[in-house]
Amino acid sequence: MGSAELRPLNQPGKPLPRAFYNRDPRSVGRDLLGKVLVRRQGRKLRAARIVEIEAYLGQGDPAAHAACGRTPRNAVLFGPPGHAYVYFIYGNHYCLNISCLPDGIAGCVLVRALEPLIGIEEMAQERGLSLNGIGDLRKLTSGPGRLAEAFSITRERDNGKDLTRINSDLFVADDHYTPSRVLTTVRIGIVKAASRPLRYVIAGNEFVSGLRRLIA
DNA sequence: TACATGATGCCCT
DNA sequence: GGGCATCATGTAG
Repeated sequence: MGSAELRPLNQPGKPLPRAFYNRDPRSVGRDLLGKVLVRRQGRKLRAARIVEIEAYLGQGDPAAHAACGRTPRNAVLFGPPGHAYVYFIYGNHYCLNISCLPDGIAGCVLVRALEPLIGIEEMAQERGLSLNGIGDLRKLTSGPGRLAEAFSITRERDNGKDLTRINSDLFVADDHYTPSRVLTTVRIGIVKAASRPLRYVIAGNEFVSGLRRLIA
């Protein structure tokens, strides 16, 4: 418990290499917990720790966007690993995924929740929120739609972006933080293949979404 | 060309 | 705890 404390992050670091993503989405998802999502915008920096991830396995996974094969929308999932797949859902929200596995094989992870570290004012501004306490901090990035808005992630701007490029304005870095304990649960908000244990969260982290659904 | 649906979040009770 | 906004996408016709 108590991992809600904000850890200092003195430098954004460099993007995780493509080899990190060139694996099974379950391994990638598990290993992304504790890593840091970074958005560079001119001199401004936004950074937040990944505390919740879901794996989507591609054509063998009925819940995955890639389940029915390649379409114009999901083409990124079939491309090389380490690229952003951003889609628009429910007429309101964007969600950030990162492609996994070699070129030609679909698979990805969905980033579901973050713990804000740097650029909190900018995130609040993007979310249209005024921060009046630590409780409000959760509203910034606790949920896939929320974190996308806080990081200004849109399909137009980010879909298909290579997150492993050294000068990418969106990437994931490693600041050598290791979660003390990780939980595996069922995925949230889906109907097909809803019982598969493919959601990974940092145990006790209060920025995790859907706290009621913890099973393990 | 029409229609059903969804990897969500917010606001109201 | 539940209803609803809101629209891109895919599939059927």
